[in-house]
Amino acid sequence: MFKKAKQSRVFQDIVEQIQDAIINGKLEPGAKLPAERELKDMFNTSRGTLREALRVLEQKGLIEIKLGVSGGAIIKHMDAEPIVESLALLIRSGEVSLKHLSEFRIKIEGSLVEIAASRATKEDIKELEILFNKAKGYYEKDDWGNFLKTDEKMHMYIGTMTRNPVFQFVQKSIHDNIHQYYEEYLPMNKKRTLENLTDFEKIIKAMKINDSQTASATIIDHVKRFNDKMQEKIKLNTK
Amino acid sequence: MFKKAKQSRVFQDIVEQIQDAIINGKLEPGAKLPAERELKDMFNTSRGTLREALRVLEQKGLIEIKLGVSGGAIIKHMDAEPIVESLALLIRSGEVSLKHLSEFRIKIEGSLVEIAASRATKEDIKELEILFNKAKGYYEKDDWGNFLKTDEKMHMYIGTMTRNPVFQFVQKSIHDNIHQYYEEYLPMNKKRTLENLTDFEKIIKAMKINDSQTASATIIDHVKRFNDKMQEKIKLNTK
DNA sequence: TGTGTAGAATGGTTTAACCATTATCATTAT
DNA sequence: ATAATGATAATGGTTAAACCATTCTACACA
Repeated sequence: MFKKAKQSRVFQDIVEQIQDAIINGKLEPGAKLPAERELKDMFNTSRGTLREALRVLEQKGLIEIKLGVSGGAIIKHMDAEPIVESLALLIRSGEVSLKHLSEFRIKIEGSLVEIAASRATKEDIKELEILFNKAKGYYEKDDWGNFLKTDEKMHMYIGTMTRNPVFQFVQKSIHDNIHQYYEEYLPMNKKRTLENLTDFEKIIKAMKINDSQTASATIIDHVKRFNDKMQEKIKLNTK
Repeated sequence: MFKKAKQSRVFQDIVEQIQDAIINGKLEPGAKLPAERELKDMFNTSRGTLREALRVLEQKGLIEIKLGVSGGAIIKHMDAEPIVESLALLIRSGEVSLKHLSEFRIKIEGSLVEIAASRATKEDIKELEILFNKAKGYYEKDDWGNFLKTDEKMHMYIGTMTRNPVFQFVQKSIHDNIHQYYEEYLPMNKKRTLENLTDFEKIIKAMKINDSQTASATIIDHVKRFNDKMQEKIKLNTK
């Protein structure tokens, strides 16, 4: 019948007030909060309590704190970073394995490419081709590290093409967290790298004619091959 | 060439030490940290600084703090709550709209049901049928609120059936956040509610014979219909 | 004109005290 | 004996005042 009376903590009230001001646009990204010693008076509290509130806001990714004179709390642009970090925690704790993450990635990236292909503009294609040629260059120079980075950039750019921030956030969360496995488990392999390049060529070609089915099917193969490589390596390592 | 020298804050060091202990399993869920006045001595710091560290850990969803004697910081089970909250922030700030969320949900839930169907056990089917009959009961009693709750439970249970925590976390994040729109934008409609029930009947039947394609296609229709209803209502409201 | 240094503003930390909440245990009334 | 009542102590929550560390700014000086 009744809701449990929420127990009030002063710092929580401060967090909510500042958070609401940010959400309502009263505080825009880039704006600077007053100094701690001023804020403490505005909220009629102590500096310690105020600082606990700032810690929470910082952890939520809403503010960033700089040191020194003219330092202070600055309103940040909201992004996927807190989600990336939370997911990283779940992975590190063993609740989520590479297998889980890969299975999810295959599904999500298939959908994502399908949408991206259906919304691709000429500028998008041009951007993808620039990235593709960069990747090709790194492939020819056997620069595995930069090849991987560019490959990832293509994946992220396809996320942008969906024009849907949810897909972009999820794409970033997955890639940031799967990236840690790359160096350890993804050995350079010229033949397979070429296959990956060919995949992207196919995807771009499909996007040009809005063939979202082919684009989607190709990326799914692409991601599967990537993950299979890693899984193989993991099995070898644990044998 | 160099990484920016991270500036050290005492409370960050405390956060990392405790977080690592949790991740490594040295501190298991349910365990209680020593009292603040003891911890402060163990870390050789002040209570204020220690409390800032506890605020961060609390915000990360790693600990829960209870009041009074025999209170203190208790290690929590990790769950999707921090992700749910971060996504909620992105939605409330307007970075993510209902349309964005729905588009994502349709894709993810299609994949999720496909996997769930391929892994369904007899016990899973039984559990779904129990929920289905509950929903049917609420439908017949015109209990719209409980019907929605049960509908959501079915969606969440299908997430469990994937045996993949990533899908479960995402499913929870989406549903918790889309739920706030239900009351406002989902009017009771006997005919359409029946359609939804029929959908679940089809899905369960398909799962029984491991027909993941039909199950997936059906849930996609189901979710689309749900969202279309809401979108219609939103359009009417904003006219 | 450039360079270095002193000052001041700001966040980071410490200390010590008091307040508020709650489990526990002793006291008391029935 | 048992149940209500109240005192006690442990714990988190808050406050205050001081000092430290970092960094921007302005001024003096070469």
